Amino acid sequence: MQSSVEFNGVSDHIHQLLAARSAHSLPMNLSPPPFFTIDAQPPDLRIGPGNPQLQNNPSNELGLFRQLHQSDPFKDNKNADGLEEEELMTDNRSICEASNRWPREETLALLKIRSSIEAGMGDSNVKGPIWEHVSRKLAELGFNRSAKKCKEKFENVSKYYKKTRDSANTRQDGRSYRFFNELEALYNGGNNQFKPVETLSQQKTTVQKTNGEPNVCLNSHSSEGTSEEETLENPETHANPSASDQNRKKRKRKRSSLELMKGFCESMVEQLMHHQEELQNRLLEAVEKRDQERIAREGEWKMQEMARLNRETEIRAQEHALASDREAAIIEFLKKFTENSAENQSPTQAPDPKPEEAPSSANPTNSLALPPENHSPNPNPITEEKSDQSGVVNNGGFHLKRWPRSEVICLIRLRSNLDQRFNESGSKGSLWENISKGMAQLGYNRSAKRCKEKWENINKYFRKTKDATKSRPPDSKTCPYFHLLSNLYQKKMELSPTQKPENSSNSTATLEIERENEVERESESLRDGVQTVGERPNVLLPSIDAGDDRGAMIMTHDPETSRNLYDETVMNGKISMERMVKEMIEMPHGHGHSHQCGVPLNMGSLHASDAQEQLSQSAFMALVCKLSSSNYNTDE
DNA sequence: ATTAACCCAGATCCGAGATC
DNA sequence: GATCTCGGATCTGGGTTAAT
Repeated sequence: MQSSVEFNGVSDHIHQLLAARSAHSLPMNLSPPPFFTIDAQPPDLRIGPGNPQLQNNPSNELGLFRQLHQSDPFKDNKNADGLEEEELMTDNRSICEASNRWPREETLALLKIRSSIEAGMGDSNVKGPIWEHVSRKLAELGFNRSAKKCKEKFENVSKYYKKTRDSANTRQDGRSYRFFNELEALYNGGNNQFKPVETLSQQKTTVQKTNGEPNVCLNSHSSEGTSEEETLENPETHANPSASDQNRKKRKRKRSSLELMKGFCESMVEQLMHHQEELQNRLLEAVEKRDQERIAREGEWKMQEMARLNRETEIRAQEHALASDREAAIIEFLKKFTENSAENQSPTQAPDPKPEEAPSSANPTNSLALPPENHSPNPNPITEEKSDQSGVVNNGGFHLKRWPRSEVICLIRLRSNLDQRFNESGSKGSLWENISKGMAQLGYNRSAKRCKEKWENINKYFRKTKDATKSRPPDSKTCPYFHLLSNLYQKKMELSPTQKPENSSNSTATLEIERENEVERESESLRDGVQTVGERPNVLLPSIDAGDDRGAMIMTHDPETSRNLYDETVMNGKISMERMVKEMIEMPHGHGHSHQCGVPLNMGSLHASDAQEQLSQSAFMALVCKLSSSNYNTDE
């Protein structure tokens, strides 16, 4: 009792410190002072596989707490605990990153961050930015995980939590799952707020276990003091008057030793307090310093972003001007060209312009006058997406949610070409990255994830419509990619080992015929696509070379796709404008190229002398098709 | 046992175009 | 202009598989 009075002020102070730790208000670093050399093992504060305490003691959240309150734990631990811990943690992090596995503290940090924004998530339909936020928060804690990974991890952990929770008949009751408490707090918490895993008392216990030498010491001394007092006040000590002197001396010695002990403990507590205050001050300084650094970094980053955006704007403007010049030149040339052709024409040979073609033949400039965005100098066909109001800025350019038809077809072809590799075991991420790159080369800026999602969605819809509309009309628009996907699945069926016995009976000729039919079906599919657009019945509809990967650049008179062709061929520099015009003039008259290149039927006999009325937009685009195709052949 | 990655189905929201 | 329909995007939950 007396000791508690004597040490009352001190213990209160210590308890305040401990309470502060328990409440996570400050990351107190209670590394034991050197004079506390009690039998109890000092806690191993290392974080990582080398720390059995951390691994085996589920309540040891010290590492997490430190990380949660330090924007750069790996940096600060250097100050707090020295280089060794920093190296260990860095090693651990690198190991975890290399193996993609989430260490415990990282998972806990994820759960905490996720739960801290749980309240805000309920109002939001779009969860993507939230996971971006979580990813950023984790990055602030030193964990580099993408938003997708965070989301996936959270889903997996939640899944496993629910599984273990609901499985009552398992050997374990689910509570042994190491994130059970956190997830239970997350799911059952009244205010959706992540509760600290431990109760206050548990935390105190934990802290005492972890840094508990002061308390152990005090308690030890306290009990010791109490026993001393009990001894002093023990009436039995007065029972023997003969030993009174001895007892008096003993009491005196004990009192003096008690005084010494008291002074010793007070000095120890003073040292402890001083040490803690020093550590706390250092920590506060470090936090302030880090905040300032962070603000400075953010400012710098903002400046860099602004500069980058400005640069991109300038580059775009330059490209725009350049392409405008180019277009003006070619339009001028075509004007001259058509004027010359008209002069060479006999008036009796001039066909009556069809009403619908009159505008284009009368004014070839107009015929080429695609909408401004179609003539955008941006070599990236994404420019066509600018027309979409829902576009969002992506990588400095406009990117929209909706996939243009041509883009989807490119995706299908790219994906189909890699189908065999997709059938192999192993990660498909790199394949989607390749597809994304391939799309990028074709001018479509889509991430691997987007490609994958799109692929999944079109397949989903394909299957849905396939099953739902067995008697599907040939011109149905319900699944615009029906034929392409149908062919792909048919190929799969043919290549499938289970199907091979059936197919093995097929002769080579039969297979060839099927292959031809396949190509024909693909042509039909494209034709369907064009016909649904519904223009120009006089145009030979395009075919695609099924064996050519670059057939992703579909040759069609679908205005949208034609624009892509235009952008692909001219703007991407696949052919020069000069060459295109040259080829246009020297274009053969026969039909040989017509089918291959999608030249209009009535352009099959195109000649400089009678090209005027035929020089419509479709003809122009067909020429681009032809030129791009021949350019490919040249490249090959 | 645990986890990351993959896959799928269903629900929902939103935008665009068609229809009234 | 209001309403309806359709297609696309997104989210969510659950299952599976292979690796650890």
